[in-house]
Amino acid sequence: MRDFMAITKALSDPNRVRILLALRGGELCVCQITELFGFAPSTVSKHLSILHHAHLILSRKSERWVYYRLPEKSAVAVREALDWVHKSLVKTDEAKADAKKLQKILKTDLAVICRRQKSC
Amino acid sequence: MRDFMAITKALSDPNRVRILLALRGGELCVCQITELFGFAPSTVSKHLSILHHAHLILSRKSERWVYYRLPEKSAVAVREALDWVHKSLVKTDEAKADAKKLQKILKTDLAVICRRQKSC
DNA sequence: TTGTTATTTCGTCGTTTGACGAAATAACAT
DNA sequence: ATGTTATTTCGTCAAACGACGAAATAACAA
Repeated sequence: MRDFMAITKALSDPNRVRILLALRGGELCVCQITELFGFAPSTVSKHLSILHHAHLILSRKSERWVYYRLPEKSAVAVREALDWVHKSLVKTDEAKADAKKLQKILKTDLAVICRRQKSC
Repeated sequence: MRDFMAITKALSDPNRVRILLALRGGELCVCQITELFGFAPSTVSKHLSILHHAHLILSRKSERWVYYRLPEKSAVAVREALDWVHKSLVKTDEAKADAKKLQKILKTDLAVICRRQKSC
């Protein structure tokens, strides 16, 4: 029950759900997600930590960046939650808009994106 | 997305999830659920209205009571949510304890249960 | 009509949440 | 070593949440 509630709490914020959808295309680092949402890095970091705590995402550190991704293998409850999110929302306007914006972000060099965030 | 978030918000409170599990055994009226949880009737009513708003439960009025139940047919997102809740939690201690307590409540006459609540 | 009963709505109160910026941390570059 | 950079942690603040009791509502009984 505790684990299950960690998942439902994590899914109860739309921005965290958007993060899960964005990660469907492959892993992303914090600054890419920050760029996608336009929030402060600390805000995005908090959201990621809540998703991570619920085991809905995994992280790895490489060079200067921390990358987050959807788990390949996971507990049944987690996988079902992720499938449900995906199935329910891939076709929505919000998901499409995010996917489109993400395409542009992925074409830009990581270092450039990160540097941009300090100026705003 | 709006509909989906209504569902995840509804599921983000453990007591609302417990209500969904309790309804697996068949429809219940507000005072039976109130009895099961030990909350104020107004609190239970609010939880039910949130679940209802998310289309996770249906209601009908009969005689003096309002009965809530799980939907027989529903949108895909709703059904998958309910299946996921059930599959993830039926075997937990909380669900078993509630089911056991519910058995006793169901053996008691409805009018008796309702009257009991005023005295507390 | 009048009273009773089950449920809902409303206002309040303390707690949690989600946003932020500032400061701390950890890893790499010089 | 020292500075830079990406991320996290911490403290703050306004908004949302979950509990309650009191009052409103709707349906039935007398």
